[in-house]
Amino acid sequence: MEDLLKLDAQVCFPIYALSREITNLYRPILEQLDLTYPQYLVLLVIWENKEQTVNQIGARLQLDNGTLTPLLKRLEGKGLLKRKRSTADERVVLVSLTRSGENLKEKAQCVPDKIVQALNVSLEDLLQLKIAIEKISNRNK
Amino acid sequence: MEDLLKLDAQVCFPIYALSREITNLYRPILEQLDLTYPQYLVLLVIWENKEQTVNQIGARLQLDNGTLTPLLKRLEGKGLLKRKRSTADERVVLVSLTRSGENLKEKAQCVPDKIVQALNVSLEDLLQLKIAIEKISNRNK
DNA sequence: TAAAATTATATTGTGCACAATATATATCTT
DNA sequence: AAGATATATATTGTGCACAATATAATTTTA
Repeated sequence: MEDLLKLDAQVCFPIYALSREITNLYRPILEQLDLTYPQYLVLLVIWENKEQTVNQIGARLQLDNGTLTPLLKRLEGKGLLKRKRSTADERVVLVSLTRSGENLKEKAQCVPDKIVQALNVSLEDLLQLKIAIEKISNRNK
Repeated sequence: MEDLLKLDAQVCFPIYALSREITNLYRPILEQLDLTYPQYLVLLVIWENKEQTVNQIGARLQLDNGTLTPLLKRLEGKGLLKRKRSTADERVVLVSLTRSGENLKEKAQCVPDKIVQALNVSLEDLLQLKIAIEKISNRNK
Protein backbone atom coordinates (compact mmCIF):
# COMPACT_ATOMS: atom_id res chain seq x y z
CA MET A 1 0.00 0.00 0.00
CA GLU A 2 1.85 2.99 -1.28
CA ASP A 3 1.26 6.61 -0.42
CA LEU A 4 1.42 8.58 -3.64
CA LEU A 5 1.37 11.80 -1.64
CA LYS A 6 4.90 11.31 -0.39
CA LEU A 7 7.46 13.76 -1.65
CA ASP A 8 9.79 10.93 -2.61
CA ALA A 9 7.07 9.41 -4.76
CA GLN A 10 6.81 12.56 -6.83
CA VAL A 11 8.25 12.69 -10.33
CA CYS A 12 7.65 16.38 -10.80
CA PHE A 13 9.37 17.66 -7.69
CA PRO A 14 12.87 16.59 -8.83
CA ILE A 15 12.31 18.46 -12.08
CA TYR A 16 11.17 21.55 -10.23
CA ALA A 17 14.10 21.31 -7.81
CA LEU A 18 16.65 20.70 -10.56
CA SER A 19 15.35 23.61 -12.57
CA ARG A 20 15.83 25.96 -9.64
CA GLU A 21 19.24 24.50 -8.90
CA ILE A 22 20.33 25.15 -12.46
CA THR A 23 19.10 28.72 -12.30
CA ASN A 24 21.15 29.11 -9.14
CA LEU A 25 24.23 27.73 -10.90
CA TYR A 26 23.78 30.23 -13.70
CA ARG A 27 23.40 33.16 -11.32
CA PRO A 28 27.06 33.83 -10.41
CA ILE A 29 28.18 33.13 -13.98
CA LEU A 30 25.62 35.43 -15.58
CA GLU A 31 26.19 38.06 -12.92
CA GLN A 32 29.45 38.83 -14.68
CA LEU A 33 27.37 39.77 -17.72
CA ASP A 34 24.79 41.58 -15.56
CA LEU A 35 22.11 39.16 -16.76
CA THR A 36 19.50 36.93 -15.15
CA TYR A 37 18.86 33.47 -16.56
CA PRO A 38 15.60 34.44 -18.31
CA GLN A 39 17.33 37.50 -19.74
CA TYR A 40 20.14 35.26 -21.01
CA LEU A 41 17.59 32.99 -22.68
CA VAL A 42 15.99 35.95 -24.41
CA LEU A 43 19.39 37.04 -25.68
CA LEU A 44 20.13 33.52 -26.98
CA VAL A 45 16.97 33.80 -29.04
CA ILE A 46 17.80 37.26 -30.36
CA TRP A 47 21.41 36.40 -31.08
CA GLU A 48 20.08 33.74 -33.43
CA ASN A 49 17.86 36.16 -35.30
CA LYS A 50 18.64 39.82 -35.01
CA GLU A 51 15.13 41.21 -35.32
CA GLN A 52 12.07 39.51 -33.88
CA THR A 53 8.66 40.35 -32.56
CA VAL A 54 7.74 39.94 -28.92
CA ASN A 55 5.43 37.09 -29.85
CA GLN A 56 8.15 35.23 -31.73
CA ILE A 57 10.45 35.42 -28.73
CA GLY A 58 7.62 34.32 -26.47
CA ALA A 59 6.77 31.37 -28.70
CA ARG A 60 10.36 30.21 -28.66
CA LEU A 61 10.71 30.42 -24.90
CA GLN A 62 7.10 29.66 -24.05
CA LEU A 63 6.78 32.88 -22.11
CA ASP A 64 3.85 35.25 -22.31
CA ASN A 65 3.78 39.02 -22.69
CA GLY A 66 3.18 39.60 -19.03
CA THR A 67 6.62 38.14 -18.44
CA LEU A 68 8.36 39.40 -21.56
CA THR A 69 7.31 43.02 -21.74
CA PRO A 70 8.96 44.11 -18.48
CA LEU A 71 11.93 41.79 -19.09
CA LEU A 72 12.52 43.30 -22.53
CA LYS A 73 12.22 46.78 -21.06
CA ARG A 74 14.92 45.93 -18.56
CA LEU A 75 17.20 44.67 -21.34
CA GLU A 76 16.42 47.84 -23.24
CA GLY A 77 17.27 49.83 -20.11
CA LYS A 78 20.67 48.12 -20.05
CA GLY A 79 21.20 49.23 -23.64
CA LEU A 80 21.33 45.68 -25.02
CA LEU A 81 18.35 45.94 -27.36
CA LYS A 82 15.86 48.29 -28.95
CA ARG A 83 12.07 48.03 -29.09
CA LYS A 84 10.29 49.67 -31.99
CA ARG A 85 6.72 49.53 -33.27
CA SER A 86 6.53 48.08 -36.75
CA THR A 87 5.35 50.61 -39.30
CA ALA A 88 3.75 47.87 -41.38
CA ASP A 89 1.63 46.73 -38.42
CA GLU A 90 1.41 49.10 -35.52
CA ARG A 91 0.42 46.34 -33.13
CA VAL A 92 3.76 44.63 -33.49
CA VAL A 93 6.86 45.54 -31.50
CA LEU A 94 10.13 44.65 -33.21
CA VAL A 95 12.97 43.77 -30.88
CA SER A 96 16.49 44.16 -32.23
CA LEU A 97 20.02 44.14 -30.87
CA THR A 98 22.09 47.23 -30.19
CA ARG A 99 25.82 47.14 -30.90
CA SER A 100 26.29 46.57 -27.18
CA GLY A 101 23.88 43.64 -27.20
CA GLU A 102 25.68 42.19 -30.18
CA ASN A 103 29.05 42.53 -28.51
CA LEU A 104 27.80 40.77 -25.40
CA LYS A 105 27.64 37.52 -27.38
CA GLU A 106 31.43 37.38 -27.41
CA LYS A 107 31.57 37.71 -23.65
CA ALA A 108 28.92 35.00 -23.35
CA GLN A 109 30.87 32.39 -25.31
CA CYS A 110 32.35 30.97 -22.13
CA VAL A 111 29.00 30.50 -20.38
CA PRO A 112 28.10 27.00 -21.68
CA ASP A 113 31.50 25.66 -20.68
CA LYS A 114 31.28 27.19 -17.24
CA ILE A 115 27.83 25.73 -16.69
CA VAL A 116 28.87 22.23 -17.66
CA GLN A 117 31.73 22.56 -15.22
CA ALA A 118 29.50 23.95 -12.47
CA LEU A 119 26.99 21.16 -13.05
CA ASN A 120 29.74 18.67 -12.41
CA VAL A 121 28.02 15.99 -14.43
CA SER A 122 29.35 13.65 -17.05
CA LEU A 123 28.34 14.55 -20.59
CA GLU A 124 26.87 11.10 -20.81
CA ASP A 125 24.46 11.62 -17.92
CA LEU A 126 23.61 15.03 -19.27
CA LEU A 127 22.80 13.60 -22.66
CA GLN A 128 20.61 10.92 -21.08
CA LEU A 129 18.71 13.65 -19.31
CA LYS A 130 18.30 15.73 -22.44
CA ILE A 131 16.95 12.75 -24.34
CA ALA A 132 14.53 11.84 -21.56
CA ILE A 133 13.28 15.41 -21.28
CA GLU A 134 12.85 15.97 -24.97
CA LYS A 135 10.95 12.74 -25.33
CA ILE A 136 8.44 14.17 -22.88
CA SER A 137 8.49 17.71 -24.20
CA ASN A 138 7.81 16.53 -27.73
CA ARG A 139 5.09 14.06 -26.78
CA ASN A 140 2.21 16.18 -28.05
CA LYS A 141 3.70 17.34 -31.32
CA MET B 1 31.93 24.50 -36.00
CA GLU B 2 29.05 24.53 -33.56
CA ASP B 3 27.48 27.51 -31.88
CA LEU B 4 26.96 26.58 -28.24
CA LEU B 5 24.91 29.73 -27.77
CA LYS B 6 21.99 28.35 -29.73
CA LEU B 7 18.84 27.67 -27.80
CA ASP B 8 18.59 24.20 -29.28
CA ALA B 9 22.08 23.41 -28.04
CA GLN B 10 21.05 24.12 -24.47
CA VAL B 11 20.50 21.29 -22.02
CA CYS B 12 19.16 23.46 -19.27
CA PHE B 13 16.43 25.24 -21.19
CA PRO B 14 14.33 22.08 -21.69
CA ILE B 15 14.46 21.46 -17.96
CA TYR B 16 13.41 25.01 -17.23
CA ALA B 17 10.62 24.83 -19.82
CA LEU B 18 9.39 21.44 -18.62
CA SER B 19 9.37 22.58 -15.03
CA ARG B 20 7.14 25.52 -15.90
CA GLU B 21 4.93 23.33 -18.07
CA ILE B 22 4.41 20.94 -15.18
CA THR B 23 3.51 23.78 -12.84
CA ASN B 24 0.97 24.88 -15.42
CA LEU B 25 -0.48 21.37 -15.56
CA TYR B 26 -0.85 21.34 -11.79
CA ARG B 27 -2.56 24.73 -11.72
CA PRO B 28 -6.12 23.77 -12.74
CA ILE B 29 -5.94 20.57 -10.69
CA LEU B 30 -4.72 22.26 -7.54
CA GLU B 31 -7.11 25.15 -8.04
CA GLN B 32 -9.85 22.81 -6.89
CA LEU B 33 -8.00 22.58 -3.58
CA ASP B 34 -7.26 26.32 -3.58
CA LEU B 35 -3.53 25.57 -3.61
CA THR B 36 -0.53 26.61 -5.69
CA TYR B 37 2.10 24.05 -6.62
CA PRO B 38 4.64 25.26 -4.02
CA GLN B 39 1.90 25.28 -1.41
CA TYR B 40 1.02 21.70 -2.39
CA LEU B 41 4.65 20.68 -2.00
CA VAL B 42 4.78 22.19 1.47
CA LEU B 43 1.67 20.26 2.41
CA LEU B 44 3.16 17.02 1.07
CA VAL B 45 6.05 17.56 3.46
CA ILE B 46 3.82 18.34 6.42
CA TRP B 47 1.44 15.49 5.73
CA GLU B 48 4.42 13.19 6.14
CA ASN B 49 5.37 14.63 9.50
CA LYS B 50 2.74 16.55 11.38
CA GLU B 51 4.97 19.00 13.19
CA GLN B 52 8.09 20.51 11.67
CA THR B 53 10.18 23.62 11.88
CA VAL B 54 10.42 26.10 9.04
CA ASN B 55 14.01 25.07 8.44
CA GLN B 56 13.13 21.39 8.19
CA ILE B 57 10.52 22.13 5.56
CA GLY B 58 12.96 24.36 3.73
CA ALA B 59 15.67 21.72 3.77
CA ARG B 60 13.30 19.17 2.30
CA LEU B 61 12.13 21.42 -0.51
CA GLN B 62 15.33 23.40 -0.89
CA LEU B 63 13.51 26.65 -0.31
CA ASP B 64 14.73 29.46 1.92
CA ASN B 65 12.90 31.47 4.54
CA GLY B 66 12.32 34.38 2.24
CA THR B 67 10.14 32.08 0.19
CA LEU B 68 8.68 29.98 2.98
CA THR B 69 7.70 32.55 5.57
CA PRO B 70 5.08 34.32 3.41
CA LEU B 71 3.96 31.02 1.85
CA LEU B 72 3.39 29.48 5.28
CA LYS B 73 1.52 32.59 6.36
CA ARG B 74 -0.78 32.20 3.38
CA LEU B 75 -1.43 28.57 4.27
CA GLU B 76 -2.07 29.67 7.84
CA GLY B 77 -4.45 32.30 6.48
CA LYS B 78 -6.38 29.56 4.72
CA GLY B 79 -6.66 27.72 8.01
CA LEU B 80 -4.62 24.72 6.85
CA LEU B 81 -1.81 25.00 9.39
CA LYS B 82 -0.66 26.70 12.56
CA ARG B 83 2.64 28.46 13.28
CA LYS B 84 3.82 28.56 16.87
CA ARG B 85 7.11 29.56 18.48
CA SER B 86 8.76 26.68 20.26
CA THR B 87 8.92 27.20 24.01
CA ALA B 88 12.13 25.19 24.22
CA ASP B 89 13.87 27.45 21.69
CA GLU B 90 12.17 30.74 21.01
CA ARG B 91 13.94 31.13 17.66
CA VAL B 92 12.16 28.14 16.22
CA VAL B 93 8.72 28.25 14.63
CA LEU B 94 6.86 24.97 14.71
CA VAL B 95 4.49 24.38 11.83
CA SER B 96 1.65 21.93 12.37
CA LEU B 97 -1.53 20.90 10.61
CA THR B 98 -5.00 22.05 11.58
CA ARG B 99 -7.86 19.60 11.31
CA SER B 100 -8.74 21.30 8.04
CA GLY B 101 -5.19 20.84 6.73
CA GLU B 102 -5.30 17.21 7.74
CA ASN B 103 -8.62 16.67 5.99
CA LEU B 104 -7.31 18.20 2.80
CA LYS B 105 -5.06 15.17 2.34
CA GLU B 106 -8.10 13.07 1.48
CA LYS B 107 -9.16 15.51 -1.19
CA ALA B 108 -5.61 15.50 -2.57
CA GLN B 109 -5.44 11.74 -3.06
CA CYS B 110 -6.58 12.08 -6.66
CA VAL B 111 -3.92 14.65 -7.61
CA PRO B 112 -1.08 12.28 -8.59
CA ASP B 113 -3.40 10.30 -10.87
CA LYS B 114 -4.73 13.43 -12.50
CA ILE B 115 -1.24 14.74 -13.12
CA VAL B 116 -0.04 11.55 -14.75
CA GLN B 117 -3.07 11.74 -17.00
CA ALA B 118 -2.52 15.42 -17.78
CA LEU B 119 1.14 14.75 -18.53
CA ASN B 120 0.03 12.26 -21.14
CA VAL B 121 3.28 10.34 -20.91
CA SER B 122 3.95 6.65 -20.67
CA LEU B 123 5.04 5.52 -17.24
CA GLU B 124 8.10 4.14 -18.94
CA ASP B 125 9.23 7.52 -20.28
CA LEU B 126 8.41 9.10 -16.95
CA LEU B 127 10.54 6.57 -15.13
CA GLN B 128 13.43 7.16 -17.54
CA LEU B 129 13.21 10.84 -16.78
CA LYS B 130 13.09 10.32 -13.04
CA ILE B 131 16.17 8.11 -13.20
CA ALA B 132 18.08 10.59 -15.35
CA ILE B 133 17.18 13.48 -13.09
CA GLU B 134 17.99 11.73 -9.86
CA LYS B 135 21.34 10.63 -11.22
CA ILE B 136 22.16 14.29 -11.64
CA SER B 137 20.52 15.49 -8.45
CA ASN B 138 22.45 12.98 -6.37
CA ARG B 139 25.79 13.56 -8.07
CA ASN B 140 27.32 15.52 -5.18
CA LYS B 141 26.14 13.39 -2.29
C1' DT C 1 29.91 35.42 32.77
C1' DA C 2 30.33 39.05 29.23
C1' DA C 3 31.43 39.38 24.49
C1' DA C 4 31.54 37.02 20.16
C1' DA C 5 29.77 33.89 17.08
C1' DT C 6 26.02 31.08 15.54
C1' DT C 7 21.31 29.90 14.57
C1' DA C 8 16.26 30.51 13.24
C1' DT C 9 13.14 33.26 11.34
C1' DA C 10 11.51 37.60 9.30
C1' DT C 11 11.79 41.65 6.24
C1' DT C 12 12.91 44.21 2.08
C1' DG C 13 13.76 44.63 -2.61
C1' DT C 14 14.21 42.81 -7.38
C1' DG C 15 12.81 39.90 -10.97
C1' DC C 16 10.29 36.43 -12.89
C1' DA C 17 5.66 33.74 -14.14
C1' DC C 18 1.12 33.81 -15.15
C1' DA C 19 -4.02 34.93 -15.06
C1' DA C 20 -7.13 38.48 -16.14
C1' DT C 21 -7.98 42.50 -18.28
C1' DA C 22 -7.23 46.58 -21.24
C1' DT C 23 -6.02 48.97 -25.48
C1' DA C 24 -4.99 49.74 -29.95
C1' DT C 25 -4.63 48.06 -34.50
C1' DA C 26 -5.76 45.07 -38.16
C1' DT C 27 -8.79 41.83 -40.60
C1' DC C 28 -13.03 39.77 -41.75
C1' DT C 29 -18.05 39.84 -42.79
C1' DT C 30 -21.85 41.30 -44.77
C1' DA D 1 -17.63 50.87 -45.53
C1' DA D 2 -19.52 49.80 -40.66
C1' DG D 3 -19.59 46.56 -37.23
C1' DA D 4 -17.78 42.25 -35.45
C1' DT D 5 -13.85 39.55 -34.65
C1' DA D 6 -9.13 38.61 -34.13
C1' DT D 7 -4.38 39.87 -33.08
C1' DA D 8 -0.24 42.05 -30.63
C1' DT D 9 1.26 44.13 -26.83
C1' DA D 10 0.72 46.30 -22.25
C1' DT D 11 -1.02 46.62 -17.47
C1' DT D 12 -2.46 44.97 -12.96
C1' DG D 13 -2.42 41.87 -9.32
C1' DT D 14 -0.86 37.61 -6.91
C1' DG D 15 2.57 34.45 -5.68
C1' DC D 16 6.85 32.54 -5.86
C1' DA D 17 12.35 32.63 -5.59
C1' DC D 18 16.27 34.43 -3.87
C1' DA D 19 19.91 37.86 -2.24
C1' DA D 20 20.83 40.93 1.39
C1' DT D 21 19.88 42.45 5.65
C1' DA D 22 17.68 42.62 10.28
C1' DT D 23 16.35 40.79 14.72
C1' DA D 24 16.13 38.02 18.45
C1' DA D 25 17.49 33.96 20.87
C1' DT D 26 21.01 30.53 21.83
C1' DT D 27 25.62 28.74 22.19
C1' DT D 28 30.50 29.24 22.32
C1' DT D 29 34.57 31.24 23.84
C1' DA D 30 37.75 34.10 26.06
